[in-house]
Amino acid sequence: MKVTIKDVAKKSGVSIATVSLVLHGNPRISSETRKRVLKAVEELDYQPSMLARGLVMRQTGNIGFVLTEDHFLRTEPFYTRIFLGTEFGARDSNHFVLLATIPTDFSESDFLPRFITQKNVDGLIIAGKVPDVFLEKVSRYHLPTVFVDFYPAEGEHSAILMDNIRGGMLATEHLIQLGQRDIAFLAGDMEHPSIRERYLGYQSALRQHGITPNSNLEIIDEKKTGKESGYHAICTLLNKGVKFSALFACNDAMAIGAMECLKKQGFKIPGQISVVGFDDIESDAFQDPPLTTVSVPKYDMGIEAIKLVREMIEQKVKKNKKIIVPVELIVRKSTAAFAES
Amino acid sequence: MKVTIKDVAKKSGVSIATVSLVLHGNPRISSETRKRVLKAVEELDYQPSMLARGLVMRQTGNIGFVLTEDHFLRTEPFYTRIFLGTEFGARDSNHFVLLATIPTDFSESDFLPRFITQKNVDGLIIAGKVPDVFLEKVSRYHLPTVFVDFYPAEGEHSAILMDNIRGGMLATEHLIQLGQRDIAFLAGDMEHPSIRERYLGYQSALRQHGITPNSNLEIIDEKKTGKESGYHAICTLLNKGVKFSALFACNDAMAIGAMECLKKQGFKIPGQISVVGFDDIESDAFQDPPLTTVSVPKYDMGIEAIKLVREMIEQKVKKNKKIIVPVELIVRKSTAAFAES
DNA sequence: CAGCGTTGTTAAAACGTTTAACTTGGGTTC
DNA sequence: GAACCCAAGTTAAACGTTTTAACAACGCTG
Repeated sequence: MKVTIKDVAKKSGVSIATVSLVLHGNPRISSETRKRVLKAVEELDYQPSMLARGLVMRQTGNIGFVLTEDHFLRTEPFYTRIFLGTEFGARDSNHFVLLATIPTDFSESDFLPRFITQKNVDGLIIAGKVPDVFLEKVSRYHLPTVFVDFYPAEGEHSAILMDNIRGGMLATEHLIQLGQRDIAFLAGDMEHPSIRERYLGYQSALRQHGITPNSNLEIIDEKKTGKESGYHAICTLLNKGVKFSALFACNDAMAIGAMECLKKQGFKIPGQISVVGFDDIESDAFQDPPLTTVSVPKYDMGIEAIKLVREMIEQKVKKNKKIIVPVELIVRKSTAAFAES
Repeated sequence: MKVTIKDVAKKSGVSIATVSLVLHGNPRISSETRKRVLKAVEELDYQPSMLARGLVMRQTGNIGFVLTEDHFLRTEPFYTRIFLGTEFGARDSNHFVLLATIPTDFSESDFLPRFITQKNVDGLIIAGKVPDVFLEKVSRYHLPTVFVDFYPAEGEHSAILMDNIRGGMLATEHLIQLGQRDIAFLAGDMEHPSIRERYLGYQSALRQHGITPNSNLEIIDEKKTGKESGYHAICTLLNKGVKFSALFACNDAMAIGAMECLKKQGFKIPGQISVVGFDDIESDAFQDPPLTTVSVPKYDMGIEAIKLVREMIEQKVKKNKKIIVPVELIVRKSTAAFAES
């Protein structure tokens, strides 16, 4: 049989209320009593029942983590790491994180995750882009919600975002400091806020260093942002015949695609062309050469998300706080000082 | 305020006991009353509190899903899909699945997932290989446990496994039916039960069709099972100078590595050499040519795991049932009829 | 018409907590 | 020495369910 607060009370010769108060650090309990109770707790390995506690506190102790199926099943464990961060962050607040996926094309007729409809969570973390109709449906439940790596088009929300602009600047500045001046930019899906921001960072770094952005060096009309798009984009650039010695791709996948093409065309990386990506995906380190990139603290984003949603739950105040987590330049072997060719 | 059973009782003019009985399908309630109550439930959108229910039923309604960090962060979403299956399977039993990872090198000093120590789950699903010391520690909590894609060395357990032997046979038979006779086998990490079983399936299919296994065609001493190992293994085979026109690799990663090498060496696939893999990983379909493989029903394994752990929870009987889920041959473009060269 | 079954419903206890309100036994203060 | 305060602890209600035992009402039997 499970050991309850009663067992602890009996063993330490006090009432269950006292045990509870001790466990909540109430100062009204004398230190001898406190010690006695704590000893009993220890010896019996007493674990308070989340159920009973939740019942009286009107809290479930759970936090829901929602993302689309596509994002969850992505081969690159981006959101997976964010989730791991929330798991870790939830430890000290004694929350549990319930993970649920929704169909990527969530529609009016789809059901919300059960933990939402059954009110089995105190708050919600929504990671990555989700359909508007999902947001509309979920908003009816008035749950404290934090968005991660996504910000809805409508309304004010709390969110954990990464510093894309600064990341774009870091990457570009790194190249500039290496003496590069003709720095190309490769992107796809410019609708995506993150990518637009990286682009902004790129441009602003150029300007800050007295380099006028040259639209001939910007290939930004790819539809997608995968390896193939990178491959294709760099082809377009090469065909233009415009001179460049460095390259900043809006993400690692495109950077890797571009490198493949460049290598095939006989360019030396980083000898003739330096390449920087963005995201710091798993396979970067195994590229040839290993890819210089901007790293996103996925794990930390998860931790921050939990912190924020907890704040929202506790204070019951809709804070609508935006947290921008810093990114970091990871210099590997795909960038080198400019060399006259 | 949350709508409770009291609200339903008031609205339908009965006691809360009656509402509860209706909700549990108790036959002693007249059908008029039943209808009235159900209508009220509907209109108020009443959702029973899991907390209150759990408290009196001494169940948490949660099932824990444990896997190592490595397995969770793998780029190939194998366990991720299994998890998704459990999520789905848990829907109709109204359970929630709590996901936790443990360090891949879990040691005595590491903590167990909180939901175990806090007794916040009714049962456990352990996916993939986990360290013995973890098993030893977790066994102290006497939770109904189901293993998925892993079976501990010691003791009797309930588990969901895939039919590796049959998979090996299917792959090999497919090649035989294409007229292939000299079928090589590539493997690494023969310690792993799954891989040994696939090997067994390969041999037994050969024998069944009157082909004597030729150990010169078996490259099974690779350490690992990744792409590089496949690449390396096929090199070894080619260097031997032994004749073969088909190839069964113990998994897709190795198959893909082998294909890369073969293509580089100028072999036509499937023209000169047919290749079959195992696992049906995401990227198979995007290979050139798309890889024929043995598909594992990951999603179903998750569903079966939930079913089994539920059985164990309900009947409180330690059943130690093993369920072998069937695998399926997926024919793509990497295999073709034998052609004299 | 007393007693018995049936049928449908309810009262109440129980689950394990938290916490507001209360008790108890000293001091202080004037 | 009455009035008050304080410290340390306890009582009891509440949270929202499930479930058992009890009960009322009714028709049936002998």
